[in-house]
This record gives sequence, structure tokens and C-alpha cells, in this order.
Amino acid sequence: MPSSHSPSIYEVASSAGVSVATVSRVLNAKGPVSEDARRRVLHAVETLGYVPHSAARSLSTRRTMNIGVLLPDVYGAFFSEIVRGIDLAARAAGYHVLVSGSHSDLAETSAVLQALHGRIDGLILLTAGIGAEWLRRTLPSRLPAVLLHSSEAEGGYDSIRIDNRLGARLAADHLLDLGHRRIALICGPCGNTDAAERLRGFREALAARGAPADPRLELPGDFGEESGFRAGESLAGEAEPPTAIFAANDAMAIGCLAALRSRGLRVPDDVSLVGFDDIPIARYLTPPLTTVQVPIAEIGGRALQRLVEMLQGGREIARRNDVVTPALAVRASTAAPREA
Amino acid sequence: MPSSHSPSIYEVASSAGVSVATVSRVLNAKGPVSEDARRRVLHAVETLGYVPHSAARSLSTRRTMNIGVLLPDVYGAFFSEIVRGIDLAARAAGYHVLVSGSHSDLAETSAVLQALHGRIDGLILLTAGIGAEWLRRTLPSRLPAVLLHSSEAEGGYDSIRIDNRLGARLAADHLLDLGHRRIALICGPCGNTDAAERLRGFREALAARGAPADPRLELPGDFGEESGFRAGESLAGEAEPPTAIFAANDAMAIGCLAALRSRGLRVPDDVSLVGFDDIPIARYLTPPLTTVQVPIAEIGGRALQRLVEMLQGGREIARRNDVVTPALAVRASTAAPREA
DNA sequence: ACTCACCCTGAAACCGCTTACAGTCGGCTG
DNA sequence: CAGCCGACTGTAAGCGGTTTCAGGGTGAGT
Repeated sequence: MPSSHSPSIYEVASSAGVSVATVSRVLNAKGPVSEDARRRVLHAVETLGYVPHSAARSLSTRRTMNIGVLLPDVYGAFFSEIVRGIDLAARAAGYHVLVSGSHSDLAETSAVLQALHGRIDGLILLTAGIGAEWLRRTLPSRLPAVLLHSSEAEGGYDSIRIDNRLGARLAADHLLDLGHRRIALICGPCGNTDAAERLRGFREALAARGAPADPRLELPGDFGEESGFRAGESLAGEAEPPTAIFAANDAMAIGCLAALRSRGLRVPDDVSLVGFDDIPIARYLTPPLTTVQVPIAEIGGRALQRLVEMLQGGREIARRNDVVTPALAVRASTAAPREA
Repeated sequence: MPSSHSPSIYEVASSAGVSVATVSRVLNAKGPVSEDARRRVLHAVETLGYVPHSAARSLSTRRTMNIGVLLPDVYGAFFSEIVRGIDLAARAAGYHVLVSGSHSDLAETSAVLQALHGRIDGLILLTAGIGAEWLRRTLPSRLPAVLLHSSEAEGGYDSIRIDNRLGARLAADHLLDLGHRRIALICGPCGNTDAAERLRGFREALAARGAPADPRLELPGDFGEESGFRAGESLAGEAEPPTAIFAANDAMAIGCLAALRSRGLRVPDDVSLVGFDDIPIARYLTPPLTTVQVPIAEIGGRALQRLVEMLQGGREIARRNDVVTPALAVRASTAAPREA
């Protein structure tokens, strides 16, 4: 039974008959220590159940060994995947992960950022929809940060982003190749740069092939299942429904699929459907969802590794703005249109 | 442009022409401060862009204002929901959330727990499958903790658990009421107490109604989609397939649904299917999944609130072992058997 | 005018750890 | 044998806050 309060390094030192400096040296493997002293210290640590107090350590080393992850919202499979990737890599590197999500507005985000001061060594920020100037104003300049999902290369910050335009083009081209001409789009939330880029890529692909651009076929959405469902209902109710639908993410595709089915439209026989993200369950839907494949967890892991490099390597590391190239996973939710 | 290093409380004090004690008093709204001094301090804080260093604060107050969340694994919608609930409540209470997942074995978990020492004020632990004695040996006795998903009332700890047996009975009774007699079960991972309880409730319900208990209809699973898919394939291949299937969680139900569909079995016409958890997409599946509804995010939120009460209320709070009662959400994946 | 309470304030002691610096000691070299 | 070097160790000064405690005003009561 250990004593009721956590022992400090002083108690370990006196129990081992050495000074605190020696205890510290043993525990951090720094500086020379005689084999005899080392043994005594380790023994004292063991019997007292000593664990260094990390706030104290942080105060003197100026490192906390934890990194912050700020998300626009903690919701759904996408979030879960990205955090999984980060957590895995963090553990390997000896870091801890402090997450925070559901930031309704920028003021709140900046409050959270403040509260994180001194609590984290680095930051991974999902910034879809956050402008570069806001970042520059709000992010402490000393805080190493990696931006995920930022729009263009945000000047001055490291970032990893998905080539959303390319992904959207892949999806649209796939549908065009199958012979579809009336293709609807379920957009993401306005203000979200990922969503905007996907919209742009989609339009470009259609324009490049001379497909009609019908503004009534671009429906609003918010990346949630519910909005996809509503869009699907609305499209199914059209006098002349589209023969294919591209949802800007998988969650909306799932909602849309449910709506189409409830309206008696079969996928892919009556309508083809493409999603974006390739969340784990996409392949288990009925029918399996054709979608733009993004290595979500891997991106999270890479972001963390990059951050650790920055933390260890100091300043001399060159900034990088990586772009991840998505691929199309063709499954059974797409087919040639009926009367093609 | 703020100076290149973060200002300390001393710089704020000298800039405001007061002592550090006064600055601290202003910032923490403790002790009397003249209106004049308060204004000067706040102004200095503003111009210097001062943010208190939380490690230093933690060292002297002995509180970190962050709580740890340990999960068996960071995966899927269930995790995401629970963290969302915790995060939301944490923000409201001024706490930060340190997550850690993917603990393959107990040794690793206990290492993580050690590393968390001094880093967190309290702990929320998803313990499905962790024994009480391990907890008592490993958890620092001073660390307030709330156990989620623990099996029985783990002596000496606060906990919130779902009544898994009841949930499973609800699901089974629903199927029995519809007239099903050959009901298959896709189990969760062995060693997981949630899974074990669900199995138990399922068997009890069948026994209570005199339904045949066929061990070949209890298939292994691991809470992942893939295992549900395999189970579904195996069941579809039977000479005499069951008329209903109860999957111990929604992810496996989704996998199973895909397998049944690919084998040409229709749900619910040929086979009824029930899941467990009611993850957000369950209602958007085709057909919408009948499932045992668990307020996942709410449970996370309650766990955090409970923890905060313990942290603020001190020792005089009575331990509680809450049980959350699930309800059955009947949707379109269940129907009376064909030849009933 | 003297006390006393009360409000406000600052000096200084912590919190627990790291680390620069200044030894101590034994053994080797010249 | 003096001198030096190198391996080891301890003392004490931070890190940046909070908090105790004593003291300096001020106004009221007598």
C-alpha cells in the first residue's frame, strides 16, 4: 500500500540516499551515474511507487509531451478515423493527444486555443473554412502547427491537404464515362473549403465534357446524414430526376441512399450514387458505395509525425505543404444509366 | 506583434505597476483588488497578449483541468459518439480532454496510465473486459475515476453502465413476438463484458420462451463490420438459415446486412436483423435498422459531469453505480417470418 | 487624538522537477 | 609526490504561477 500522497523526487532521493539530481539523472538517462546509485534509485522508485509529476517537469523543461487536436466538430466516422491515426502515431512517439471539437464559431475556437497555452507542444488543426489571416492573428507564433484540410497553401504554415478537386473530378468523370449526363451534386456546408473545392472539381469535370450545368441539380448539404436524406428526397421528387448523384461526403451519400430507396428508386439501376471519403462502412452499404478514397487515418498519422519532426528538429526544417492524392474506389452503387 | 517569447506574470506585473500577487488575484477573481489596479492589470494583459502558463499553474494549484479518457480502441461510430458527449460536457465545465486508445493489452494500458500521472485530474475509463482487481492494483488511488461499461458494480469505483442484458432481452423478445424461433446471434469479442452480458440476455430471453437454443446459431464476432460480414455469409450458407439474426452491435449488423444481401437474402423478408447501440447511421441503412437504442453521447456527458462533481465536491460524495436502461428502436429491418 | 477594523497590496515561500556549476575523490602521468 | 583529469555527486537556482502573511493606508468610533 503506497502512502496516501504521491511521493516527490525528494522522498525518492532520501530513501535512496542520494540527491535529487542523481534521481533525475537516473530517470532521464542523462549524465553519468554509478551503477550502485542507479540501482538504489530504481529500487526506491519501485518501492515508493514514484511517478514524476509531469506539470513540474513541464515547467522546467518547457515541454509537455502532449499535442492538441482541434476539430470543427467531433462527429461521425471521419473524425474518429483521423483521431485514430493521430493517436496511434502519438503513442509511438511518446506524445499524448488533447482533443477538442465542436467549435461553433471562431471566437470559441480562439478561446480554446488560449486555454491550450502551455498545455501543448504542438497543434494539429482541421481548418476547413478558416482563413489564413485569422490563423496568423490567433495562433501563437511559437506554437508549431500542422494544418489539415486547409484550402490552399496557407502561407507560413505546414499543412497536409487532400486534393479535393481531383477527387471530385475522378467521381464526376467516372459518372460521365458511364454515360450519365444529368448528374446532381449534394454540396457540403458553405464556408467549408473542402466542400467548395469538391464543388469546383465537379463543375470543372462537367464543363470539360460539355455536360449541362444545371444549378437546380446542386443541392445544399452540411456533411450530415440528415441533409443527404433531404437532398435525396428532393431529387427523387423531381419531374425528371437525375440519373446520377455525387454526394460531397459519404455521410450524405448514406442519407441520400436511404431517401432514394424510400422513394422507390433503386441504386444503381435507377440512379447511380458516388460518395467521398471512403469511411469504413462505405463498402458494407447496400449496394457498396462507389466513393473517393481518402486515407484518413494515415493523414492524421502523417500530421503527427510531421509535428514531431518540427518539435525535435527545431527551426531548420523546411515548411511543407503536402497534397494527398485520392483515388476512386469503384463499387456497386454506380452503373450505366438506363436509357443511355 | 507580440514579443517573441510568451510573457510571464512578472512582465505583466511590472507593466501594470503592481506585484504578481495582484495580477494573480485579478486573473483568478480572488481576494480584493481596487478597481484601478484591476483596470491596469487587464490592460497590461491585453497589450502583452499574456496567457497564464498552465503547467506553472498546475504545479502550484495541483490541478490540471484536464481529464483523461482511456478507450479500448479508437474506432468507429461508438467511440466517436462517446467522445463527443464527453468533450461537450468538458468544455462546459472548463476541462480539457486527453484521449488515448488502442490498448492492445493490459500492460500497455497500465503504461499509459502511468504516463498520465500528474497530467490529469480525473479519468474516464472504458473498461469492458477489465477486471476489478487489475483496476485496484493499477489505478492511482488518489485519482478520481468513472468507469464506463464496467461489468458489475466494480467495488469502490463510480461507474455508469448500460443494462446490456435488458437490451438483449428486448431485442430477442421483439423477434420472438414477431414469431421467430430460429434466431441467430453474432457475439462480440470474448472477454468483453458488454458482449458477454448481451449473450446472456439473449439466451435468457430464448430460454424464457422455450425457443430452441442452438449453439451453431451463436457465431463469433469482434464488434467490427468485417466479422459481421463473415458471420452473415456463414449463416446465409446454412442449409436451413435462421429467420432472424441479432448482432451484438450495429457495426456487425451492417456487415451482416451486406453479406445477406450479397447472398440474395432480403431483409426483412427472408431474414430479420437487429443491432445494438443505435449509432447515428443505423436509421439510414437500407432497410433502417431495428436496434437497441443507447444514448451513447449522453452517457459520456454524464460520466464527465459525475467526474467534475467528484473533483469539486471532494470526498463526501457517495459513490454511485448508475445503470442506463436501453430501449428498442423498431425500424424496418424486422418483420414476421415468412412461413410463420 | 487614539484605536481598531478593513481594504488593499507586495515580499517571499512554496509546488516538484531539471540542470548549471562547483565540488570530491581516486587513479595516472611526469 | 605534485598535478591533473575524469567520473561521479550534491547544492542551489531557476521554470511561472498561487497563496500566506505582514504591513500600510483610510475612515469610523470613542
